[in-house]
Amino acid sequence: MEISIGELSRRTGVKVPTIRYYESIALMPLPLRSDGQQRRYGGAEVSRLIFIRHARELGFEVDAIRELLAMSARPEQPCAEADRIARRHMTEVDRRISQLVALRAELQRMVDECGHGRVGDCRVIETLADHDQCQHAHH
Amino acid sequence: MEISIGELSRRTGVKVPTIRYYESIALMPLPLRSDGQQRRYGGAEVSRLIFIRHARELGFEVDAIRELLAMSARPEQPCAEADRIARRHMTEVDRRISQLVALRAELQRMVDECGHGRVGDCRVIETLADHDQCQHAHH
DNA sequence: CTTGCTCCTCTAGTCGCTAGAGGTTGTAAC
DNA sequence: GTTACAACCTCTAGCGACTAGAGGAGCAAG
Repeated sequence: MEISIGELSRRTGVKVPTIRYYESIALMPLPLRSDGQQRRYGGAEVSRLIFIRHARELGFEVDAIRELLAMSARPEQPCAEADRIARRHMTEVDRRISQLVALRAELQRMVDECGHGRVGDCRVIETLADHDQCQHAHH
Repeated sequence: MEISIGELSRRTGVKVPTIRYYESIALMPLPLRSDGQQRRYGGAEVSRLIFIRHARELGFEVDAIRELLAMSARPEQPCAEADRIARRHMTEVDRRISQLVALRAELQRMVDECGHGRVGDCRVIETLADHDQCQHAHH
């Protein structure tokens, strides 16, 4: 099986320039080339790129994906490391969720309190301007 | 009241280079200068920067903050616009929350099913590699 | 008047792409 | 066999929202 970069893109849902970008940062390996220097891929690349896309959708950073890919290449190793990466990531996700839930509540309040008055009375502005009235999540 | 950029930074929790960056993109106005060309700020700048920081923490983009600041400068206008911005943002926040909650569940599952064996049996790796088993949020 | 922190400007780097210019290859129809 | 045209190539630059560093000047305390 020899497919072009466009076909690889179609099969994985990763855009063509993004694939080339992944190659440039060595997240994807240097592919074979046709006589006319066009990239040619096989099944291994399809799998690898699906793995990458999936991990990116889950919010893993490229460095974390590199680690995960390195691990999957050595299946005899214990997987504690993969577990650690996933756990670290989950902690971060929890933090983001709680921040967003707090934010959501505040936006709701802002919209609720913004009757049909004028900006002078509008809580959207006030809520954001007032430092003391709204103490919430700091990073 | 005449304060330095460092003092402004301390009072607002916004880093010094970030304040200068905000000035460069005209989110903060050009400040007064000391004889030696150092920036000098007053109370208005403190309020404005707290407003900006707060809005950034809430996830508003700089352009949205610019809109909100423009509105607050014209308090005779109706606040329908501010309301519209807040609503638009809330929809986006809802979307992000539900994505993250789904992601959190999947990470939990990955970690749970990783039996601390070898990578070959690790669900973290498998889950990422398997295209069909995990069909979730696409942007 | 010297020490040493804060301030200045400027440039370049970060992350993860995305867009465009300007040229070449592959393929299908004629 | 040629022609048309999509898909490919490399290269550079841009996005948002900062962050880091170099190299120098200002300022307040002792």
